Parts: sequence; structure tokens; C-alpha cells
Amino acid sequence: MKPAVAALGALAQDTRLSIFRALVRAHSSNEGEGGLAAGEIGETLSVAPATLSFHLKELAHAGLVNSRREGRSIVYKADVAAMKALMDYLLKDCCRGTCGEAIDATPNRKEYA
Amino acid sequence: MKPAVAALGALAQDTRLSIFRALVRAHSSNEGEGGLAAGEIGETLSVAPATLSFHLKELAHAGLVNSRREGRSIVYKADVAAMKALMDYLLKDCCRGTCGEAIDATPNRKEYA
DNA sequence: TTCATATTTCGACAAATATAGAAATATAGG
DNA sequence: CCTATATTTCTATATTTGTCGAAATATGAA
Repeated sequence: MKPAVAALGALAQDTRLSIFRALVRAHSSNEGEGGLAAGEIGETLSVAPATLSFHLKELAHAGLVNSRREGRSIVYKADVAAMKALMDYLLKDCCRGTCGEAIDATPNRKEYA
Repeated sequence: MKPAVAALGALAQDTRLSIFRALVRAHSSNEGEGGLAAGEIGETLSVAPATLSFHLKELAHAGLVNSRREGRSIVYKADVAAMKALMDYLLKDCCRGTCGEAIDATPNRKEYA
């Protein structure tokens, strides 16, 4: 499977998209900093441990998150570079190259919540 | 389900992503122009009629394509505005707002084929 | 070592997805 | 009206996905 399809599939699920968005919010550009422990994510989003682990593995397998152990916790962190690569791909190949330009100026544009 | 998740799910499949990309290539900004007949898509991508119909319905249900009848054919067309909305959402909420800026200048960036 | 905490893996299951042959529907042309 | 073409719907089937209780693993603390 193409990596872009894997990344899209990883984000195409309510719980996983919420997880990823939470990780992006908690992101830090510094190595070894930022991110959220699995437990924190599960508590915030009310997801059972086994279910959460399943979704985190999906995101990791798609290359959108990575993890490090910190004491008893495992801290997950969004891979912003991977997300950039996905955006770049979509922009170039799936959008006629127009999606990056003047989005806010487009009349009658649709918007997702 | 959130519309963004629906759109991501529609694109998160090899055949459907190929269909959508073909439709973007064949796009025209003019109303009632551009797009590809279902048969053309099926022939180009070697997808059986029933399978193709299934995938086109998925894309249409997610709002990423629309269609018009033209004689015996049904012509499908990418909804570029919907794709823009998806990109906008991802850019704002899933990327720390950095994915639209200087993508090509980013060192060691990842890239999807 | 023993105990508590944090997370993953295992096993089972229901639901959703992808595929495609066959039948049904819609349109155009003779 | 009859026939050919284009596409969808129906039906069935195999595969994948999402969920979660229970057991296993890893770490830190007493």
C-alpha cells in the first residue's frame, strides 16, 4: 500500500483523528520533549486502554506518531514532518495545486468543523 | 461521523485515491465541463463496473465528487472546493499551522510518492 | 522481592469494507 | 419497438477494522 493511503487511513477514524490532534497540540519541536503519555490521552478522550493501544499502533505504523518511554509511561508524539509530507502530496497531486493558495478568499467555500 | 473523517476515509483506499487523482487531472473550473465518464475511469484503472460504482458512490457520499449524466454515460467530476475544505481543516487543526509554509525549504523532509 | 502503576498483547466478536457476477435500469439509435 | 451500450443495484463472500475483557510485560517504589 502507498504510504499516503496508509497515512490517510490512519487519520480516517474519529478516535485516531482526535488522538492525533491532541498530540499536535502537545507538540514540541525539541527532541525528547512534548507529546502525551498514553494514559493522558486515554483519560482525556475516554478510550479503553486496549482500544487506545490499537489506535496508537495504527498511527505509529502509518508513521504519523512516534514514542519514547519515560519512566512507567510511554509518551507519544506527533511526527509533524510526516504530516507535512502528506499535505505536500495532497497539495501536489490531489488538489490541482490550488488548495494552498488563497483558501480564505475563495467564495462559497465549504468548511469542515 | 465528522465530514473530515468521511473525506479522509474516502481517499484512504488505493483505488479511490487513484480515481480521485484522475478526476482532478481531468478537472475543469467550468460548470458542466471536465471530469471523466465512469467507463473511462474503469478502463483506465482496470476496475470492474460494480466495484467502480461502489467506490464512486463512496467518494460522492463523502462529497468529494459529483456527477452528471451525459447521454448514456455518467460523468464524474472532482469537487475541488470540498478538497480545499479538507486541506484547510488539516492545515489549521492537524499540522500546527506549519504545513502550508515553506514545505520545499524544510530540511530532511519526508516525501510520499 | 513484592506491590502498584502503565501499557501492550491476546482472544473473541460484531460491524464495516472491498470485490465481483448477475440482474435491473436508463439512454440512444435504427 | 428492439437492440446495444453504460451504469447501477442486488446478492454473496472474504477480508479488514474496531472494541474490550483478561492476561502478560515493563517499570519504579517500598
